[in-house]
Amino acid sequence: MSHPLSISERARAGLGARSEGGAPDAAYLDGLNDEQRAAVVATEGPVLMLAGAGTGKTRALTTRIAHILASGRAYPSQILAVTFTNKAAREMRERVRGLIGDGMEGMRWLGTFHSIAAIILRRHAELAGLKSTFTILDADDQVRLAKQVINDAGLDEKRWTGRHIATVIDGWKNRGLTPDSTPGNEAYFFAEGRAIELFRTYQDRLKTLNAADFGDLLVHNITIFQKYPDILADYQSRFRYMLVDEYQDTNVAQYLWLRLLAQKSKNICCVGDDDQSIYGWRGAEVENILRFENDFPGATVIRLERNYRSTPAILGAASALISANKARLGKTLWTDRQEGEMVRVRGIWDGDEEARLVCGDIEAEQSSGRALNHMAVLVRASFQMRAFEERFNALGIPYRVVGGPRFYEREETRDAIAYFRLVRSQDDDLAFDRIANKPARKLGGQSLQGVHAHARANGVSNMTAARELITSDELPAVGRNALRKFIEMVDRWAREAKDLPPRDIAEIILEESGYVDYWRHSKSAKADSKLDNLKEVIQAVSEFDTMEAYLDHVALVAEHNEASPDGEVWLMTLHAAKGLEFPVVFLPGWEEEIFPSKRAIDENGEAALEEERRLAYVGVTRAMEDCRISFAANRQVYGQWRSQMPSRFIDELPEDFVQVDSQPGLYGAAARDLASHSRFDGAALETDTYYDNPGWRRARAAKARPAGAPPIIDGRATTVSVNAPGAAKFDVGARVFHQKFGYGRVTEAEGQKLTVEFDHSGPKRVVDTFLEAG
DNA sequence: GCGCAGCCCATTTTT
DNA sequence: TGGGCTGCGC
Repeated sequence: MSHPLSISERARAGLGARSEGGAPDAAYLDGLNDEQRAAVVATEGPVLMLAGAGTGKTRALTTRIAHILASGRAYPSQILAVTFTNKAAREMRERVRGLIGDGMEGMRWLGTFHSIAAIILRRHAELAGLKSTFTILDADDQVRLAKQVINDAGLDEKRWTGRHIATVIDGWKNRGLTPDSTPGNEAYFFAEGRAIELFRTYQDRLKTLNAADFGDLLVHNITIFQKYPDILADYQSRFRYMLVDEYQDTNVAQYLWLRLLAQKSKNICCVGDDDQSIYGWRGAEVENILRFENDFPGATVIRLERNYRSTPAILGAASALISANKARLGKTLWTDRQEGEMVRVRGIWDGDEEARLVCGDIEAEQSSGRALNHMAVLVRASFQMRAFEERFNALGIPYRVVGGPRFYEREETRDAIAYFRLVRSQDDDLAFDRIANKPARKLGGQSLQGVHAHARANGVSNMTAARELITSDELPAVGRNALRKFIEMVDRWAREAKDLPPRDIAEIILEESGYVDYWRHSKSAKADSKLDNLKEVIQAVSEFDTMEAYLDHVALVAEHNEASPDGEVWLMTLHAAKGLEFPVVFLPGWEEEIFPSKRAIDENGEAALEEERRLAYVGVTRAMEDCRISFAANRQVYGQWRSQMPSRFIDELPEDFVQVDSQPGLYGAAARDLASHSRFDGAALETDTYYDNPGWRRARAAKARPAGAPPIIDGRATTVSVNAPGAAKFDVGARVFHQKFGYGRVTEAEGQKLTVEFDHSGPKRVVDTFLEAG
C-alpha cells in the first residue's frame, strides 16, 4: 500500500509550502501558559505530557495538532490521534477544527483505539482469518459466546459462568495475549484448568462466526504487525506524529500497539495523569505511564500543573489526599485564584439523613440562583444512587442519571441490530439465535436444537445448517416450513440490501419480520417506548450511507445522542464523572468498605487502595467552587443496617482546607446524647456550627484520646481528626446497648472500634461512642 | 409462551 | 432490601 500525498488534502488543510521549523509566535499559541506552549512546540521525539486535572490538557493537545499541521510538519492524514472514548475523539475533532478551520476530513486517523484498530483490521482481515465484513461483538455477545463454549466443553455452567470466562479471556486480550502465548499456569484456577482450551475454542468460534470482539481488534492488529513487517512499516511511515490521550488508562495491548507504530518516527506524545488512573480493574496499567521514560528513551516530560478549574481549598484537599499514594510520578497543582470556600466535610447520622441534607443543600443553592445542572452528586457505586433518586423525586428536583442502560444495550435495539447483522453476514450465529424465533414463528426449541446439532456436526453456521435441513426430512414438517420461510425472508432482504439505502432496508426488515408488530401487539407497559426506540434505530440508520457503517457505529460508538436538557442535577458514579467539572460537587458515602470499596481491596490489596484513592482525587477535583464530602455513621446496605466508619480518606484531608460540620458527637463524647434523639432535624444541624470550632474539635479529640496522650494542638495537626484514635470505653466481655442493634457483648476491642456480638443481630463492628453500658 | 415463587446475589464498565 | 434469573406448572 502506498500513501500518495494528495494536493487537495493539503489545500483543504490550508497548508502552504511545507517548511521546516515551526512558527512559535503563531496566533494559536496565544493564551497558552509556558508549559502548555512547551508541550505544543516539542513536536519531535517522545513527549510525556503529565497533565493534572483541570490544567488545560485538551487545549494543549489540540493546539499541538494544529501546530504540526500549520508548520507543515505533516498532513492531516499523517497524524494518528487516539482517545479512549468517542466523546473525547469528537471533542478533539471539534477543537482542532476550531483552530485550523477546514481540512478535518483529511484527519481520518483521529478516533478511539478501537475504531482505528477496526479500520486497520478491516483492511487486512484475511490475515487474521476473517473476512473484511467481520462483525464486531459487544460485551453481551462475548458472554453469550463464552457460555456456549463452556457448555460445549461439558463444564458446569453454574460453577463457571459465561461472564466469568469472558472476563478472564478479556483480561488476557487486554494484555495482548493469544491462546498460544497465554502462560499455562494462569489457567490453573479457572474452569478446572481448562481455561486456555476454552480461550482457543472461543477464538475458533469467533473465526467461524466471522467476528471479532473488542479485545480482538487490538490483538489482531498487533499479531498482523508482528507477522507482516511490511504492513507495519507502511503504517509506521504513514503516522509521522502520534498523540495519545488518557495514556494512564492504556492496557498492555494498547501499549504494544502504540509502541510498534511509534518505532520509526518516535514522534509520540502521550498525555495523561497517573493520579487519575481509575480503570486498573479493566486492564489499564498505570505502569505504562510510570515507565514512559524507560519505554521511550530520551523522552521529554512536561508537567501541566497550573489548574484553571478549582479553588485553592479544593486543590489543597485533593493534593493532600493523593499524596498518600506511593506509585505516582508526582505533580503539584496550583492556582492563582485566591477566593473560595473550604471543602466541607459532614458526618451524618445515617444514609437517609445524608440524602436529605444533600438534597436540602441543592435546594438552597437553587434558591440562591444556582442552576441545577451546575451541581452533581458523585457516588462510588450505583446502589448508593437510590437514596438520592428517592429524595429528588420526593422534592420534585429534576435530575439526570449518567450511565444507565444505554440505547444500544436495550433489548429492542439489540434485536433490530441482530436482524441487520444476520442479513449482512449470515454466519453470525449469535444474531441468528437472537432473532430466529423473535417474534415467534414456530421455530421452537426442537427445530433450533436440530439446527444447532446439524451446524455443529458439520462445522457450518446455523444459517447454512438451516438451508441443508430444509432439503432433508430430519425436522418435522412444521419446523421445516418455518425455517424455509425464515431463510427466504433473510435471502430476500439480503438481495434488496444491495440496491436500497440502509434506511429503507431497515424499515423493510423490521416490518416484514413482524418485529414491529410484535411490539405493537404487545401488552407490555414498555411497548410504546420500545416502538419509539425502533423508530430511533431507523432514524439513526438513515444517517449512514451503508448498513456496514451503521453497524460499526453501533458496535464501536455505543452511545446515542439523547437530548440533554439543562436544569437537572447530575447523579453519577465517580468513574462516570471523570473528565467532567461542576461548580458544586457532593461526594457522599465516604465510609470504610464503601469508599474505599472493601471488595476492591479484598481483590487487589494495596494497589486497589491506591486506585480508590485516585478515585477520591478524581471526585474532589471535579469541583470548581464547592466540594462537599459526607459520611454517615449508619447505613442500610442490602437491607441490613450497618454501622459505618468514616473513610480513611477523610482522615487524609488536610485540616487547613477543610471545614468539618459533623453532627455533634457522632464520633465524640456526645454520641449518647445524640443517639437518644430519635431523629435529627437537618435544617437545625446545618446552622449548628457550635460544634465546628477549634475549641470543640480539641475538646472532642481530648476526650477521645487515651489518658496521657499528647493533645492535638490546633494548627499543628495536619489531618482532619474526626476519627481520632482513642481507648475503648468498654472492655472485652462488657454488656452494652446500641440504639439500632440492641443489647450485646463486646468480643473484641481495637481502639474505639469494637466488635460486639449482639443478641439479635449478630456480630458487628461499631464505634464505642454509640454504645451505652447494657 | 407465560406467570409466579423461590433463590441468589449484590463495584466501578471509556470500547 | 430488591432485581434478575430459573424452574415449574398451566
